[in-house]
Formats: sequence, C-alpha cells, structure tokens
Amino acid sequence: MMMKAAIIKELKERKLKLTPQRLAIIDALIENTLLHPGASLIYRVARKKAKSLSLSTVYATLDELSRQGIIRILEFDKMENRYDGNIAAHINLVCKGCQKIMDYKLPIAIDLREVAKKAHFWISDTRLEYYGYCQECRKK
Amino acid sequence: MMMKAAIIKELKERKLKLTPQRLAIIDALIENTLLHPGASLIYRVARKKAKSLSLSTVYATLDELSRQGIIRILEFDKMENRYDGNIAAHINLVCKGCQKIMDYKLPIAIDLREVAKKAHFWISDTRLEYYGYCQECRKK
DNA sequence: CTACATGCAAAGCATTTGCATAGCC
DNA sequence: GGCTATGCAAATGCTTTGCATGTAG
Repeated sequence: MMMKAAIIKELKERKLKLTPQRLAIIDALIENTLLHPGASLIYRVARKKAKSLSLSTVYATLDELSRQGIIRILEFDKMENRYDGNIAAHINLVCKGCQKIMDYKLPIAIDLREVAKKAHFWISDTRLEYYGYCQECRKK
Repeated sequence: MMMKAAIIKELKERKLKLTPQRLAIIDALIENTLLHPGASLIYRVARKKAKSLSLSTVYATLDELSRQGIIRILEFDKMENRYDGNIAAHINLVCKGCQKIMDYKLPIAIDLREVAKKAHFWISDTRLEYYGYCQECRKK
C-alpha cells in the first residue's frame, strides 16, 4: 500500500478534494491493507473517524481511488468486492475456508512487453490469484 | 475445454443426471469456449436445443460443473460472470474495451509446491488475468 | 463562489432461493 | 419409484444512481 502522504499528493495533483470522509477511508485502507478489506469493513472502520459517512461515499471513493490507480478492485464469487492497496505485481492467495487473502511475492517476472508483442494486447494491470486453503483451514 | 464425451463420463461417474438441459448447456459451453461466455449467452444458445430451459437451471448447472472442476467461474467488476472451460494454467487477457477474453499460454511454469511450502497455502486452482486493450480497441 | 463531494433513498441487476412439479436412472 | 433436476417467481444483497444539500479550495 502506498503511504498516506503519497496518496494525498496524488489526489492533490489531480485536484480531488481532501474531504474528511476520503481521509478516513484512506486511513481505513492503510490500516487494513493486509486484510484486503471489503466496502463494509472500510465503512465500519472509517465511520469512527469521519463525522459523517455513508456507504455510497465509500463506494464512490473506492471507485475514484481505483480510477487513479491507487488501489485495485477485486471481485469474487459469492463474496463482496475486496480492495487491494498493493499495486505491484504479486499473487493473492485467497483462502476458500476463511476468506482471508494473503500476498505472495512473484517468484519470476513475466515480461509484459512480450505479451504485448505476441498477443497484440496492451496490458494496463494484472490480477493473479491462487485459490485454496490456508494452514488453519486445512487442519479442519 | 474438455471434450463432450469426457464431461459426460465425469458426470455419470458422479451420478449426476444427464438431462436435456444439461446437455444443451454443455454444448453451448463447448461451442463458445473461446468467447468465455456469460450465463445470459449460454442461456440464449442452449435454449434453442433444450425443449425447455430456465435461467436458474443454467446457473445451477454452471455451479455444478464448477464444483466438479470442469469449468471455472470468473467474476468481474461491472460485468456479468463468465465461464471458462480451460482449466489448465493459463492467462486470460481481458479487454476493457470490448469485453473480449483471450487465452494466453503461460511462458513459464510456476511451481505450486513451492508456494505451498513457502506460504503454507494449499492451492486448488488459479486465476491469472491481464487487463488492458486488444488491438482493435486500441486503435480507437 | 462554485464545482465537486456527500447522504439518502430508491433502483438496478445478476444471482440465489424456496417450493411444487417433472423426469432421469 | 425415488430422488434429483427443473421452472417459476420472489427474494437477496451488493452496488449504483438521481438528486438535493453541503463544503473544500
């Protein structure tokens, strides 16, 4: 996840307003990066800091941050969207037991320019996921 | 995509009924593998073959096939689920312009056992996607 | 000031569910 | 015949939208 100062700088440069709601949402995202939080969790956490906050503002802000390339939206089957602050290429390990999502550093680098050349496809971002079971869930 | 005979064999072995609806859905999936079709397209195509067919049956069948590991469900942002008959490890190139999804053969093999060891995570399946623009959409 | 952000409530929509009926094995 | 699959319609639930109001710059 980018640092708060860096995110604020980005938003200022693009003339986006730094409302208390947005700042609270950014805090919630940063504090919970490892959890890859969903909108409802972000709402619950950010609500404590922002004097007033609605779920639609949470969605609007997350959309905006995603449009700015600061976070990535992850959609799942039978599970609410999750928001990933880690923009660098990495693999998400998604536990089907407890819904936990962990980062895994890519062991190799895939050359995106090669894909562009071979498949005539211009890549803007990536999503790499492995589904399975974490250690705790596997014991059960 | 598996061949029809192989899919039927799988279903028989697991004592799942081969109804005309299921067969029509499997045909629709096979005929449209390259499109990575959504439920609505499958419904439209399969409807022509099956004497009667409802959308809920389409969903139920696709769920069943996914549970059997025959297809994979892909969920997206602001776009209906798509169904992927290609279970082998590969990358899906998802065009944000025209919603087309193309397969891309992985240039390297990622060793899943290594992930299991390093991250204590047992992988059941994978989802690798690159988002961007195909050649036609890029021209615009 | 004024354009953009927010909150509310209502709409949207793909997907799921409950239940009576039909039909495969 | 028994048990699973189907169809229908209604429910679900996350996400989006329209619009009036508030507020950051």
